[in-house]
Amino acid sequence: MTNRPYHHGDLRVALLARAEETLRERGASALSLRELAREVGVSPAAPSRHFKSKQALLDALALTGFERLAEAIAASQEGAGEAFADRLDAAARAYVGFAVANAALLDLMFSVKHSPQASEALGATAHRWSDQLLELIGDGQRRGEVREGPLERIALPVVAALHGYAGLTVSGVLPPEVAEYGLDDLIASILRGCAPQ
Amino acid sequence: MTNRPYHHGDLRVALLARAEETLRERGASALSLRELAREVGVSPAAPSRHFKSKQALLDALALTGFERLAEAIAASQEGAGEAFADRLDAAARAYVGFAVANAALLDLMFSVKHSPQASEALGATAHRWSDQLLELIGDGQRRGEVREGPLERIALPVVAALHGYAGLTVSGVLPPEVAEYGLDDLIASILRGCAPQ
DNA sequence: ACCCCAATGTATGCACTGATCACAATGTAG
DNA sequence: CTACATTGTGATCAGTGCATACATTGGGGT
Repeated sequence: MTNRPYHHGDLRVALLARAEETLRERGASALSLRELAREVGVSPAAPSRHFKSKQALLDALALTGFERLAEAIAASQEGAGEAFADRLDAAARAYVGFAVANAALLDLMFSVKHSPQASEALGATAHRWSDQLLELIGDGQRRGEVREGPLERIALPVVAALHGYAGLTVSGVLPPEVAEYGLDDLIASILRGCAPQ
Repeated sequence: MTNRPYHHGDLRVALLARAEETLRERGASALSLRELAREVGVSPAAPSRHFKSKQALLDALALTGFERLAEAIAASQEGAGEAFADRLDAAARAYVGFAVANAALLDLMFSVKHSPQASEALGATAHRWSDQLLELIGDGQRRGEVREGPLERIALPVVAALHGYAGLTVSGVLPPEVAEYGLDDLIASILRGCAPQ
């Protein structure tokens, strides 16, 4: 029938790639395993070999999201200056940039639903992300540009502010034009919030 | 057959009530119009008279969520002191309290998907909520306890921080025990962020 | 007081989905 | 080269959202 080989080669990554495309174009609710299989050119039951359930597919998607987010933030620190303000600025823009560029994916990443086992691997990767922020702030402390105190307690308001701003823009509460200068204000506010007393 | 009257009386509110219960107990993804109809004791097609689509039901749910959130925040201001710090503290606890008590609903309220027309009424109600925060901050300015400047630009970082913190706790990123003292730190940070220079 | 009609609920059917099963094709380790 | 684990197939099942045609109800206009 089909001249396609019986074995796809790397169905898993193909599914993930296509899924992310659909996710970006038509949102998470429009994601269907069967349609995915169709688009990749494979039988309806084939995806189940790689993702035992639809939720598993979504979890995997979220995980790649966290990985790429971590990469984006790490990359942002490359060209940034040494001052805490500069590095925070770069990280914040990387985070919000990722958020608006991957709105539906971000929704998935921080969705309430997590299979108990998936949340293990997922939580680990999520931590890797927050650790970047922690390190950033720790550096700021050592440079004397961030108030003293337990790292987590200083960091929490920072990531809350970033996360919230990203969420607001993504969910469309913030008009697009506000999202621009709004970020400047946010960063300034965060800096004041964790400046040495 | 059934001794139930042909007309339910107020199917719409019954559906919304049951839907919210299911939402709270089993999450948004477990919401099914048919099951809802079954539970309320009505034919599968009946709900369509009140909600032309499932998304419409979700929108209505989100809208009631915003209304109740606004009420909760308004109520929080009743017993609060006059100082800006007190009122912000009360509002923040009301917001986060609502968030953890209605996790799935909050997810819905700020979900990316909005039918173009629903987002009108929904956006209006959402604005009513943010207006409360704006007013709160405006009062603070008049009392000289909040830095001067355009209201929106002062307020944005504040709601971002609150919204982000709520989102983090709801999505389980924050361990429950952290969520307690974390809020204190957050409020303190916000206060520093918008204190007069 | 009546009747008509808009509102509301019902019955049925369609296309689709996610999940599971037995089975077929494939490549690889021994 | 053969046993076997991996991966893809095909069919089936329960369940879903939605649309359409029909039934029941109650209130407003005459």
